[in-house]
This record gives sequence, C-alpha cells and structure tokens, in this order.
Amino acid sequence: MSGSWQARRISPATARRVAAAAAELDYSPNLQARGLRQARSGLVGMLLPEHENRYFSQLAQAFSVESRARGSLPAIVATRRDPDEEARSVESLLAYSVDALIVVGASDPAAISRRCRAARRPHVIVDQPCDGAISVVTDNESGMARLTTALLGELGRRGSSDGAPYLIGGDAALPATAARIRGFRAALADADLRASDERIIACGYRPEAARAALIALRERLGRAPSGLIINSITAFEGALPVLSQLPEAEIAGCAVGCFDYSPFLTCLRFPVWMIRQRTEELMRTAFDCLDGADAPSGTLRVVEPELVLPKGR
Amino acid sequence: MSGSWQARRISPATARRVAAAAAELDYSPNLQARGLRQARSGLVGMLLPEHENRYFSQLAQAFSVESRARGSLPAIVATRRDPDEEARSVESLLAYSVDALIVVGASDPAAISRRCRAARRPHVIVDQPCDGAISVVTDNESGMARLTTALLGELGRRGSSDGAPYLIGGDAALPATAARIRGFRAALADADLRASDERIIACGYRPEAARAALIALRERLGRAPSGLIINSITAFEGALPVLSQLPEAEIAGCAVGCFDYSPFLTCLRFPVWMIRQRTEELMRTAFDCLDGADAPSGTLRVVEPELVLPKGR
DNA sequence: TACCGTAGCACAATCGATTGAGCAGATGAC
DNA sequence: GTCATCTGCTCAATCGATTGTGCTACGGTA
Repeated sequence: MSGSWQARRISPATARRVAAAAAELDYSPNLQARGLRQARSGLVGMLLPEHENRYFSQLAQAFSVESRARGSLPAIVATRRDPDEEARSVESLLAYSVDALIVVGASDPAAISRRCRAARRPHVIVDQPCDGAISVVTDNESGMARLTTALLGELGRRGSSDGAPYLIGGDAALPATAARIRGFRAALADADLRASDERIIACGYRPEAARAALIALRERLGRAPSGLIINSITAFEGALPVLSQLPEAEIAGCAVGCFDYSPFLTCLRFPVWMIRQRTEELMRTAFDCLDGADAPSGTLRVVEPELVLPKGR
Repeated sequence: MSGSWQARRISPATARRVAAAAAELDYSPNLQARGLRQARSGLVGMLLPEHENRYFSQLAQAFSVESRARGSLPAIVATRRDPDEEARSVESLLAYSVDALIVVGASDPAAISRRCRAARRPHVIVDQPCDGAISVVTDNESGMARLTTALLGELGRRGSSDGAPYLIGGDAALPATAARIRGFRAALADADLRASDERIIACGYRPEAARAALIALRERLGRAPSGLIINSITAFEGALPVLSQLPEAEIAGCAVGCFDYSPFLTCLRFPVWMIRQRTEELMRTAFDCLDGADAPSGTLRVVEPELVLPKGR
C-alpha cells in the first residue's frame, strides 16, 4: 500500500490483486501508523492570527488548496495574536510531526523559527521577514509607495492645496508597517513633499483604534483630510462608519486609500484606492521554498502586490 | 506522560521526577505513536466549502477556538463545493483517525454521514439538516421571516404602494434556501400579502448570478424594486455594484435586506437590514453534541439568528 | 551435476508511545 | 510465623503500518 511494490520486487499481478482486495474491502491504511514508521505525518501546519479577516482567510484558502494539491492534510491553528497560544500551537504541531510549518503574522517569528530548526522541521514565515529563516513577504514598501503616488495623483487632479495625505493604522514596531511607512515617505519625497510625523498615525490594527484616531484627526483639522490612507482592512472597518457619515462635500474632498482589498470597498459612496496582496502567489512561493532545497535559510522572497483603482479611473 | 500515573500507582514523587526530566529535556510525546496506541488522534476535522466568505471563516474561527479549548488540533479542509473533493477529504480525515468530524455546507451530507457512521466516527452536520445524523442549523425560516417583516415595516413607514419585496439568490434545492423561502412566504402571509413566484429568484450563490438577476429584474420593472432581500453575503457582493450605481432617488426607494452580516454593509449609502448567524453558538452547540451522549443521531438543533437593524432604526 | 543469479515472496524488526501483567518488598491480620 | 494485601515499579505486548533480510524455486551456464 505504500506504493513501493516495484522497488520490493512484487510482481505486477500480485500488486494488482492486493489493490483489488483493498478496494473490495474499502481498506485504507492507518495514516498514523504509516506516519509513525516513516517519521513523517502528511500533515502541514499553519499558524494564523485569526480567520475573520479577509486577508488571512484568503491565505488560509490558498494554504488549504496548496496542501491538498500536494496530498497533505492542512492543520490550521488560529492563535489570536497570543504569544503563549502561538508557542503552544507550535509545540502541538511539532508533536504531530507535521512535515512543514507555515507561520503567518506571528508575534515572535524568530522564536518559532528557532523552535522549528531545533526540531529540524522545514518552515516558512509568511507576511513578515525573519532573520535566519526563509520568509515570503508582500513588497509593502513598494506597494505603499504606489498607493501613495496614486493618491497624490488624484489630489493633483482635484487641485487640492493640502499636500500630503495622512496614514492611519498599523503598528510601527512591526516590519510590515515599518516598510509601508518607508514607502509612504519615499512616495512623498518623490513628489517633493515631506511627511511630517504627525501625518503618520500608527494606532494599531484594531477597528476601534482607527475609528478614534480618525475622529481625533478630523477634530484637529476641523474637517476630513484631503488625502487619507488606511493601513489594513481591519482598521478600515473602524474608519468606515466615520467616513460614511461625513457630509457629502467633506467626503468628496477626501481621497481615500486602503492597504488591503475587499470587494465591498469598490462600491462605497466614495472611491477607494486599494492594494491587493497576492495571497495565492505568497502561498505558492512559500510551498516552493519548502520543497526547494535551493532556498537556504535566511532567504527573503518578495511578492509584488496589486494596485486596484476605483471604477472608472 | 499519558496522565494516567495515578491509575498506574506511580508515586507522586516519581511522577514529579518524570515531569521534571521531561521539562528539562524539552521532551514531548510523539502524538502519532500515542494516537496509534490509543486508537484516537487528538485531531478534529472540519469540512468547509471555502475560507473566503465571512460566514464560513467565522465558523472556521469558532471551530479553531473550540477545538484548541478542548486540547485537540483542528484540521480544516476547504473542498470548494466539489463532491469528489469532499469524499476524498473525508477519507483522508478518517484515515488520520480524527476523533470527530464537523461538516459545513457539504453537497451530499447524507453520504458523508453514512461514511462516518461506517467508520464509527462521531460527526455533526452544521448549517444544513441531515436525516439520520446530528445536525445543527440556523433557524433560517424564522430568521428570514423576521427579516422580511422588518422590511415590510419599513415599506409601510415609507408609504410604499408596491406590496412584497423581491428575494434574490440562493439555491431552492438546498434546505437552507428552501427554509428561507418558507419564512419569506410566511411573513408575507402574515401581512396579508402573497408571494407570487416571480418575486423569488433563487439564482444561486455566485456574485455574478445575483448581479445578472438584479439587472434583469430592474429592466423588467423599469426601476429598482421597492423592497429587496439578498440571500447570502456572496450574492450581495454581486448585487452591490448594481445597487450603489443606482440614481439617488431610485435607491432611496428601495429597502434592502441581506441574509448574512458584514460590518461593511452597515456603512453603505443606503441602509441594509441584516441577519447575522450566530456562528460561535452554532459551533459550541456542535461540539456539545459531540461529547454529549445525550444527542441521539437524527437530532436537529436549531440556533436562532440575530436581526441587525441599520444604524438609528 | 554442481553452481550461481534472480524473481518473488514470507517473516520479523521497527517506529514511539500506552497498557496489561507480574514481581519484590513492606505492612497488617490472625 | 504464615498468609493475604498493598505499594511501587519493571517488563513485555500492543497499536498498524513500512522495511530489511532471508528463503525457495527456477533457469541458465560450465
């Protein structure tokens, strides 16, 4: 049943008879026993902050499809951004002898990578760079630069006087946000603008935080900013109620961007420029790294995201 | 390490020494070996159509949290509504000796349930009723009735002349949609209205189908209907671009409902009445059924969904 | 006829845990 | 003093597959 009958010099006739008998009896090998003997399990593990987030659920989908295509069983654990839960989950997955581990959005990827190396388990860190491990990330810097440039173009067309847009959301301590901030600054510099620090409001990813930050900003300015970029779909969820209740004239004067994609954002009262991360590509690249002996640890692979323009632009 | 040291009359001192040594050596038992011996794996399987759908990803989240809380490892397989893939995935999960299986939105739940019974594996069908198996479903009928009644109330307030709303999306051959249609008809009957068949357009769940159906409907009527209920969030995704491009007056005359919830729908140009399925409750109930020997197969447990009113109503 | 090589299969060892059975020494009852 | 009981532990069997090794029959060659 292991598929090695030729190597073991079993005659084709016998192999056929065995296969026929197995089919007849609805027999299928116990995969735990097989895994025990072969020191591999056929399981592939994935660590994820949460499922309820379009970006992560797209990654989960791509992961599921990709692992099934390779004949493995996907084991996805949502760790709720809790470091302890992450550590426990890694231990669990390793205890099941997962053949490989894919880690998305962990709070301490370096520790996880060390643990995997100690257990000699292939692993890839997705969505954030990690020293000493293979990682696959979106090109946050260039993506945010393109988004910012697109928004600056719109501001120019609108003849807006106020130069740079504001950036709300994300955690500056995390590499993803840091890269996006670099991209933001770079795009402004290209346009001979300067991003004063007050324009960058990295208030975290929680909807409520973004909501509060946007309300405070509007109070400070006396109106909505002429350009606004929301860093992530969860932050957008918090900003949206505020934006959609602005007076018509005010929202018409505010060009909005979002670093993440949702089809719902294409149909709001106001246009939204979006960045769509290529989740299938991220996951395909991650799996390529897993079987490719070509990728030495410490490799960083970058996937370019996609700029999604509002309809008719 | 199995935790049975007391039953095996090991002295507490020795048990402590063993635990200390294990901690010291970073030892953790091989769960495949344990599973082999105990004829259980600590894995809980879940079958899901897809991750990229807020309803399903909420279920996945609840499943993940619930299984971790019980010390099991969640194995979620997205089968893309493909019957063959579903069958293969069930075989895979059974071959891994999953301790239990939760099936969401399968195309042939009865066949899956038979297979699980043959393998003597506890299982629960979620989101659709299944003869001869334990199933946990949303109360689609009452939910849709409440949604319809709420929309009728709004139509009354608006002084709309045209009686009943239209229902777009879903598959009338599936129990969930069938129940919702029953609820729709019942609410209309309560209001002394009759739902002519042309008002029920069960064109499937795909965004494009809903989009096409809505466009056709509007052409037929010469304008948007005064009341419109979209059956599921995916169908809404298709309807939204049409709705949001309607002239202001036209959309103002169209009261919209959706049988599903997304925070983005609370902030559109027009109000949306929504039904939110209680995913955590569905999953908690499913797990309760799994360990409760109280639930004989053939049990149907019903979870009431929640009516979400537009802001300020 | 003796020898060798090969095809095809049978048998036992192995993976790493859990668990049933048994054994030596201490304790207690009569 | 003898026997039964209990404590605490050791040892081997077991789960269900894969894999290493050996055995038999057969054909070919010298």
